[in-house]
Amino acid sequence: MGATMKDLAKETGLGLATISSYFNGGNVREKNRVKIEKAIKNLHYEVNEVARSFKTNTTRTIGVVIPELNNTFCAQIITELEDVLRSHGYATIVCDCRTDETLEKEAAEFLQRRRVDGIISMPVSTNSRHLDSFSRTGKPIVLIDRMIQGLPCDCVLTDNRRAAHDAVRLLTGHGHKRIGLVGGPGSVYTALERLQGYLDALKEAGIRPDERLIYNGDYTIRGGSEGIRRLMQDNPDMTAVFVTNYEMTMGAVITLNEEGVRIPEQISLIGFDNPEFARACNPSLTIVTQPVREIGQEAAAIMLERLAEEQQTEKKPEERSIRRLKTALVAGRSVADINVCCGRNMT
Amino acid sequence: MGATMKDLAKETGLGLATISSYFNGGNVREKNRVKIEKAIKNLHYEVNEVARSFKTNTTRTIGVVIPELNNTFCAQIITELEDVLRSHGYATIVCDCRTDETLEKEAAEFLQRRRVDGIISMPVSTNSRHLDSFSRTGKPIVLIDRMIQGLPCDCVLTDNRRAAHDAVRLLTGHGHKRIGLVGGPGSVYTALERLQGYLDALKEAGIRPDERLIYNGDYTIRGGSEGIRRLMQDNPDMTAVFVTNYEMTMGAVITLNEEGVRIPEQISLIGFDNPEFARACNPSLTIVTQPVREIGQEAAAIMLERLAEEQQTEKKPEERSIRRLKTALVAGRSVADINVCCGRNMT
DNA sequence: TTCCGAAACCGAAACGTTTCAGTTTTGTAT
DNA sequence: ATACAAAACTGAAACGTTTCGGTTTCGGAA
Repeated sequence: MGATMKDLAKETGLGLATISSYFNGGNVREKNRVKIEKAIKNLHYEVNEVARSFKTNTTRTIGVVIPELNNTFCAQIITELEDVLRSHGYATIVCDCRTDETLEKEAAEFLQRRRVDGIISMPVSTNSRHLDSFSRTGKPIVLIDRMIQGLPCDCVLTDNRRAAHDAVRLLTGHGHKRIGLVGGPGSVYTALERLQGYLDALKEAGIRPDERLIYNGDYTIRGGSEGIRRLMQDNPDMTAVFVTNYEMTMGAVITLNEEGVRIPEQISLIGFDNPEFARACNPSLTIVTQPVREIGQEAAAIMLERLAEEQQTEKKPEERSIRRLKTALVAGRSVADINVCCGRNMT
Repeated sequence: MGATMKDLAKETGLGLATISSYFNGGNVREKNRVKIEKAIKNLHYEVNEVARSFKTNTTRTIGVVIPELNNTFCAQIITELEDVLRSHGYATIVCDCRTDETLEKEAAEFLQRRRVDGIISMPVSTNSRHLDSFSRTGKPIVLIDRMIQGLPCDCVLTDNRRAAHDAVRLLTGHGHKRIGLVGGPGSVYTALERLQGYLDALKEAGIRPDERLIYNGDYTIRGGSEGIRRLMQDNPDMTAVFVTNYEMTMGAVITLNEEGVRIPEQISLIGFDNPEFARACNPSLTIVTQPVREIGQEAAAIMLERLAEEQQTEKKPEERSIRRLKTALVAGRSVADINVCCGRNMT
């Protein structure tokens, strides 16, 4: 069916190399250029990118491995990534590994077999096993959101520790002492950072941390629901809570709603990530927001830069870069002063 | 660098064809099988999928074109698609066309050049221009959520008309007469269907439709905000409103919140799509939900089936199938009886 | 007109698989 | 032991592009 460059050559009477040169920005005499273009039209020729990839050993394809496409944070980042990459001619193969380390490793191998030119990964776990093999190919890897010890590659992170610190400081500043944390899985880099920021703020306020006030969730809606329920049950004296991602924030709000707990009169709450959701809540939520767009754009930009470097002869690979982006604390109406807070009467 | 099958052949003393046969499930004697496997280990051999694609003229890759990855409805569907497809060895290239017809066409061409084996599209507009060229290749196309007149291919849809009808009937059933509609763009298939369902319900209740009660939004948060604001301004007597996708529902809730309009005392509301969001709202929302997971799984299944068909010699291609999935109406607390509704005092 | 360097052109080889048509080996029945 | 069909194996050709040297053509200077 489809015409090939050979057909173009025959049709135009030109050599194969000339046709190729035409498609790769080489110099072609004007009259030949029009001849070629006419032939393309006639034969409905279309470049075969597969053959090209095969020959050049580059696929102009980037693999992206993420824990959950359903997670808006991830989805938004991918939106940006894909946008930037495609506008530079790169395709994006997305692999959702469902927060599963085994699937994550399989995804990386899958991408490697398909010879992607680079991998952008939001890693599920703290070790680098799933990327070791790919990293040996020398092709670039960019990590987003979470760092991995011992894997020397570029990272785009947000300053989670400071973000959590700022958030919890707002609570202590309002006089809260019994502050709950709905945190993430202990195995996740960002979760540890956010926990650390929480502890920083408590320390700063001279409050001794209490294990019973810390719940390790799983970054899902259900996890958030369960987390806040447990915290309230175990701590009748808790007056504020900090929830550390969007899905769990939503879960917490659902539970509070359904249990009829009033925000912020009975409990102050600071959430995470989704400013529109925060505004849609009643009362609106005070939240930490991350610069999602920038994360995606930055990661894509770094990836493209690395790929360009490789092209250049003997350009020494730059030092690995670690970009750490700033978060913001967006004020809503979900935080009240301690002496406005009238507490709860739970079972 | 990377070893090839030729290297394996040399290392094992076997023929190239035997190695190939090994990788393609052909019969190989046990002792040779172990020899090959040892060689794979030694040489760190890895199948070159690009070369394979080149030779076989199939990429085991599916292109997915959607209007907005940021739209949770889309993101959820893609999650399912990708899951099913990858578990069958297919890669998924996602193209977010930002609800732009030009970008949509470019995306389709991009995918065609890359020789994807099929395209799954949630089309932005009602004509088939962007898919005509691909469809000429004879490779399968599956449309999701929106149909296109004159493009004979499989579709997976939801019964939007009935869904809207049911929702609005709930409102008329509660005695509402002045019911607003925050609808989608006039160019979008689902939007028209939902509008039709709205009109059906009004007719059924003997209510004459009023242009001023119909707002054509753009399926974004901002559009929903603007829509409800306009409707309230233009219709002081409006007592209920039906919002026809998740993003606009969120936008509407934000505006109602920020304007201090109470749901359902001042206005009854029925939203769309995201049951978790509906529960997180205060009061919880009554909404129409679509079977997102099924849509994705169904679309992927149909695609895989078509691809399998092609393999088989002379298997007559089945009739195009149009699957229409059922929606559900999930009750919340955002709809009140007309005589509970005390109306608004707007400027 | 002649000459020259530069620009444009050219064919052939190569990339790593699959597949074809043919050859050898195997196991079994005689 | 022999014959035979089936199973297992084989090398070579082919897929559509890029790239390497080498050849032709061009346009301007002398």
